[in-house]
Amino acid sequence: MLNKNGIIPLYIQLQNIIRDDILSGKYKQEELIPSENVLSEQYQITRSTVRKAISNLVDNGLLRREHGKGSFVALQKIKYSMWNFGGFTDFLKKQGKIPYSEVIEDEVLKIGGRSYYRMMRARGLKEEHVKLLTLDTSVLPLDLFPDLNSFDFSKNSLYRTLREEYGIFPDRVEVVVSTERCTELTRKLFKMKDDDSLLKVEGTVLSKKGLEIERMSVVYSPDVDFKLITTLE
Amino acid sequence: MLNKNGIIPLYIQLQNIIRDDILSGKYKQEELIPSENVLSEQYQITRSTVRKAISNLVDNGLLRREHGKGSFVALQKIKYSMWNFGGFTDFLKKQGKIPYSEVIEDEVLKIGGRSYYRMMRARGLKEEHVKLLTLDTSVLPLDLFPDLNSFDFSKNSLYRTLREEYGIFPDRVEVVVSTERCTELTRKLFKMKDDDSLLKVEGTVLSKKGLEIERMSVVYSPDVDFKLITTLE
DNA sequence: TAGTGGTCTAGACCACGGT
DNA sequence: CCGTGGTCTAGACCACTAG
Repeated sequence: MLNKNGIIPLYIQLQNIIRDDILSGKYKQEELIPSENVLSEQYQITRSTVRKAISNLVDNGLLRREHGKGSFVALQKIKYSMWNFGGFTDFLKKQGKIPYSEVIEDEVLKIGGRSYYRMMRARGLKEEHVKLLTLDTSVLPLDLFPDLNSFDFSKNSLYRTLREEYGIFPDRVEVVVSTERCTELTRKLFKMKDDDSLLKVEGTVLSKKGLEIERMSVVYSPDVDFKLITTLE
Repeated sequence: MLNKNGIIPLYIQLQNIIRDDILSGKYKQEELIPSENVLSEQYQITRSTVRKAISNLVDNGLLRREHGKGSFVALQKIKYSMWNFGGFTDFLKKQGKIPYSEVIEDEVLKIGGRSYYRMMRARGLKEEHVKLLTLDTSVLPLDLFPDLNSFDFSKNSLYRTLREEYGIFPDRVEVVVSTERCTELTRKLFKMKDDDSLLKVEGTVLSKKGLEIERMSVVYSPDVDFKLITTLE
């Protein structure tokens, strides 16, 4: 139900309810949601308010209106800023896949008096077999993340740990994209036959305040579609 | 004035009037437009209808609302997240370089009854010699941009033309990044010695509303650092 | 024909910003 | 304080879709 005296606008409350029902799977893809009149009756608010809630969800791409028919749960387009930056695990889980991660190397190292945790992981997803998709190296400053090296990142999501244990949120990345010839390791990991070039992304992950959270380098399997959505501000 | 009995919704009519006043310069950047109450009185329609018109213009990035103050004409920011997407010419000029562009092929083609203008350009900068940096192909729908094929894009900036002649502003890109073996053409253009792989970016340029403005494909010279800055959602 | 979303009216009260 | 945009109500008529 809605809180009519609260500070949160009614259309926002309704919007969140419908959004959660979509994301939780209560309304399935391409399913019809209740009509504006029904919702207006059900929640005891006017149709205008219902429309405002639905309009926002349409703008967000969660719903689609069809005149004379109703409002449908829209097909979920795959949206993410970049493969693997800012949350590989979360991204795959949202797609309903089972993420797989294997720590190949890790160490604590000192550069200029500062301690860093360096970790190389092969990552991918597990279906019948494990399918590896990226080889990535992360370097994180230990003064920002004390005891980070005590987590097992073949089991834990790096970004979830940063959020939940350290309260630090990655905000943006600055990277350079290039091509790289495959090596023995990558050929083995990705089961490559040809001597193809691979896509490589190197750069820095920053917090909202511009704090350097992580330096990383990711080499992508030829099977990965490196998709990218970005605004031109 | 508005046509109250016409087929075009009142909020669309008002929206177009205000849009034209902004683009024609009657309202200047950062200027306050008349308040919702004033517009409602002036055009003899309710405030809701005025709000709908203004909301759409806010969504299009032409206006900005400020609670308690009013609605302002928004500054048209120009920033570039990516090499070449959304304005190669402007980007290079800002760097103090002289852009160079050469149209290699262009044609008008029909796909599914719709007409498109297709253009392949080699682009780069001119110092002592011309240095080519990218080979790119653009496909634009001619119903959105009538007579676009009559411009000479070795001299004119494509994106400036879209903005100034057609009033359409690119907002974001959705692309796939991949690697591609060099061809005869690219080896010649970029004066490559080795048989390296090149970086290729293919995708769509969209307006704020999600309108598809352009399909493009860009192949980068090995001398280009493909830098990328993007926010995580 | 019944139900849906699309548009529009004529009000109301509120929170915010500047005087 | 007044004017601004933000939210909300309670209606109305229309155009579209489907049985």
